[in-house]
Amino acid sequence: MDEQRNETPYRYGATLANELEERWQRAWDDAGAYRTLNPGEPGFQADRPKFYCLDMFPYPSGAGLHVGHPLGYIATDIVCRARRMQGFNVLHPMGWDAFGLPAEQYAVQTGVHPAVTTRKAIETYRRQLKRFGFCYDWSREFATIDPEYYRWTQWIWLQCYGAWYDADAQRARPIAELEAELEAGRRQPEGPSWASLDAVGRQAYLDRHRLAYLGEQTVNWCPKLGTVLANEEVIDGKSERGGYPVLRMPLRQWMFRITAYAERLLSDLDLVDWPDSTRTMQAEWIGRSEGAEIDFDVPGFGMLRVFTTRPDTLFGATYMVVAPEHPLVDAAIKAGGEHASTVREYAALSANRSDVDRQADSKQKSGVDTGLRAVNPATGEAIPVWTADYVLMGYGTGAIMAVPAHDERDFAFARAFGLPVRQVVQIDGVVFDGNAATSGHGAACNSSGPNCSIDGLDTTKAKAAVIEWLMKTGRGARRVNFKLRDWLFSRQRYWGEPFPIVYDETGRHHPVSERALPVLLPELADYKPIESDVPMPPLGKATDWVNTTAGEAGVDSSVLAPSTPVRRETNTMPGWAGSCWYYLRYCDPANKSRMLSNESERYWLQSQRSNGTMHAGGVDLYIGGAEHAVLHLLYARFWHKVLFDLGHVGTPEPFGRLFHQGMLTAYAYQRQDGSLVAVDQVEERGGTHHERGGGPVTQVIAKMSKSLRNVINPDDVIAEYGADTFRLYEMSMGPLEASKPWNTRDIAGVHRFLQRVWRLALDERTGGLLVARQADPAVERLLHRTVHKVTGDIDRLAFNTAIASMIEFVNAATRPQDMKDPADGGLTHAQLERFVRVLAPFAPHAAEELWSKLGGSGLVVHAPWPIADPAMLVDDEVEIAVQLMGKVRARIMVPTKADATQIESIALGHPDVLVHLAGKSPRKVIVVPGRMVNLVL
RNA sequence: GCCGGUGUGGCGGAACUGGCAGACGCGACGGAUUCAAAAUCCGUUUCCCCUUAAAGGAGUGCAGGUUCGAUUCCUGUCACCGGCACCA
Repeated sequence: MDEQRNETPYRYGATLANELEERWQRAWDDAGAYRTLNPGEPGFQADRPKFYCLDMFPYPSGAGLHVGHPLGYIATDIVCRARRMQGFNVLHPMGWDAFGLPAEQYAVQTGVHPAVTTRKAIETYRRQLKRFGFCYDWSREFATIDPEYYRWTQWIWLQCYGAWYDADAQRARPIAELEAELEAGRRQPEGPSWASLDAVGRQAYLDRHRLAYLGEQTVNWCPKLGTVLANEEVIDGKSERGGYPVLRMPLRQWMFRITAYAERLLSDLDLVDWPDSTRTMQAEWIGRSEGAEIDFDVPGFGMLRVFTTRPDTLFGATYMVVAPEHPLVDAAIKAGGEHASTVREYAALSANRSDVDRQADSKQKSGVDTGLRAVNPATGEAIPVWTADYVLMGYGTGAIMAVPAHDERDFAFARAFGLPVRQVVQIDGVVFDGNAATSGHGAACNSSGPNCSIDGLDTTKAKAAVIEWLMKTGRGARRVNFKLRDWLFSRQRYWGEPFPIVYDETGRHHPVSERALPVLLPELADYKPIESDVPMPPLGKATDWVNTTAGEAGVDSSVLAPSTPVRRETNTMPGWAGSCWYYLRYCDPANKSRMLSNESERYWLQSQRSNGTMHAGGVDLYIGGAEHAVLHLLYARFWHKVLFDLGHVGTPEPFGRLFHQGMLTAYAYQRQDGSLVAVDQVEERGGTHHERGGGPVTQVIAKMSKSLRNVINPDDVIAEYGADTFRLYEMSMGPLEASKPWNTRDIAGVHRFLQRVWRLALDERTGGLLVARQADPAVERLLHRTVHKVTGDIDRLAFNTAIASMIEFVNAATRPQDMKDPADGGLTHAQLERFVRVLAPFAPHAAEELWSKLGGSGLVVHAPWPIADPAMLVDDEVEIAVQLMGKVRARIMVPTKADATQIESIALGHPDVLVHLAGKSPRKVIVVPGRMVNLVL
């Protein structure tokens, strides 16, 4: 065996691959091969088109990279390499999302400071990523925990703090402009007049209108994590991370007015080239619904305002329901009466019930009568007002008019409590029998009253008629509602960006001046979250840091005198903050005076379409997991739009084209009873799988997990096959977007492909070039086809078929084993040079080695991309199928240019066709030139 | 429950606008090479029937439909995956 190996020291195997890969990685580093220049830098080529291609940056965990991470990174690497060879200026950066809960949890568990564990995890990730040979411009690398980065995260937050949303102009504007307009009387405040407000009242008014504002809200408090969580971080009443119970409690927290952007976040989804599924998910998350607000008179208690999407069913509203947190509930309790105590009990019970409990019995409705009566404006009837937790305080007005005949939830409630049901819509072909609600479009019925009549009108017209009547009588108006809630942005955790804000002794907040940024996260030995029923941020333990003066904290002296004692904000920003704008910083990562320069923003983010119109978003290709379809991608869009409104960026959207790579799964094995068996306990015998010392098991697909021992470490795979093989394997598994199972056995296939490429070009014994004397015409044609196919497949991100076509080519070009003189077969020098260049994006190290052996100029990385000759893509003759009644009965060779009649006559003359026709003549002949012929009898 | 996606050989998958189903890879089988093996190369490999071969039949989750022709379009249905889930 050793003897044999010595005979072929230049065979492409693990040792050779690892040696040459590491050698070329050093060479690329030394040459600065992937350094991207910015406009204005010496050597920048302004005439080239730009391509900004971004990976969702990883959150470095202690466990290191797993094989799922590189999937998307390999894909972007291939596209970037191809674009670079095609003459683009390519921006392809990488960095680290490093603040946030998991790092802190890990630190708490291990007792090592998160700054230490995070830096270490980053080192590991960087080392692992570099071993893949990715073409990142590492000079642009940063982590969200770098003070020079989070300085600008804080700066953006201050921009939001200093802005308000002008609903008339439909954009954010500096809050100073709102103040000036109120001051000048050009704008009237909601509520009391500006003149009647004192300084505190005016400040409070402005504070209420900021995009980043302090809001008292019912929040999701997770005692175990010691922090509040955003709604979307709570799943089934448990924390998304860790699965700990979450309580609801009122708390004053920093919020983002993302709801102001609901309409734009929804409609601008039309501008981006994103997967439909993701756009749909965002649209559903935003949850726009059109309807009306209607005021019901509750005698003695004022007006009760409800939101409904079905104002046409007003005549069918037989009772009202308000959320247990609704102010009317308090009013009813205060008013006393026979219902007061049961109402108080119910409200208290609901307040303590977690979302889990509420959802667990969502079919079993609960609620109590408040004893109040409301007047249905259409019928004039007095109807009862109930409170029930199936009505949510956070949506609409926290109150509904219940129409049990046409709403399943209302029907279930009415059923449970014996409330009346009245049909007011007749749906075509559906009989209303009083045993179930009928929802949908129909014609109004039983809907005539002294004030308003809509009987017979279809739902659309009936809605319009009711709204018109409501507006005329001042009882309501058209209204659009969104499910989207404002974004809770405070966390009671240590490992996050501090807010650049302080409180004076009266509790009023004041911003830290931009010049004083960043507000550094203080070193803290004890950063553990405080597990308690009341939120207590760990930063509160840094008493010297917290209690300071306005001057020390960096508050502008025009805002507060420098000696004023202040208390710093002890909450920190959530993990999402850093990832909301990192794609901007990559354009100009070293900028000391700006978040990024105007020139770099304009060059990298503003793209023109070929027709001259502006592209919606800056990043030309953004690849990452579908698990970020809503949160990260919605938050980043929101920040981007604020920055757009305030003139800091020039595109309405951050990510023009988005793509999700699929998930890598693994095989697992299942016993008869359905339980899973670890992979190393299973052996294959005669094509079936058996548990060691047990019965037969079936192969199933599962997530990779430690317990199943089917987790693959990419380092091991690279050690065994090299990075190029790893890259080819992950790209050949199937479509990038599909989730697919890892199968170590299959890696050999692409490894063998690289070995064949190697043997095609080099003598395995000497390492010398093997070059054909002359080009085989068929191989030359196939090479053009391969170049064409690979070029198109890279544009489509269809790397699996690109690789398949390269394999086909190499198989066709491979010399027969019995060929004595290698110059009789294989590829010519010029053919090898072209093939190596199309291979280069996929297997860059092997391609670079071959390129240098071929004596190509410079690095293959910078070589121009080969172009297929269109004339070589068509053959003189094509084989087409002849079908009789849809079944293939013969194959004929016809000239490519042959027209339908020529093909028909060739087909009808074919002996096999004549046999099947058996003397009959076809009734009809369909000819698709270049494809097939179908004869119909 | 609602929304979206996916179902193709033993396995991963291919098939661009309705036009030769199964490219390419794995595995399996056979052969060459070898003292032997590994590696490599060549060949076969959807299933069924018959088999020396030829020829035939069925076939893209299932049941229908449109069409000269359907993996592709339409209707219904089942399974799996993902998301949402009292949003009035």
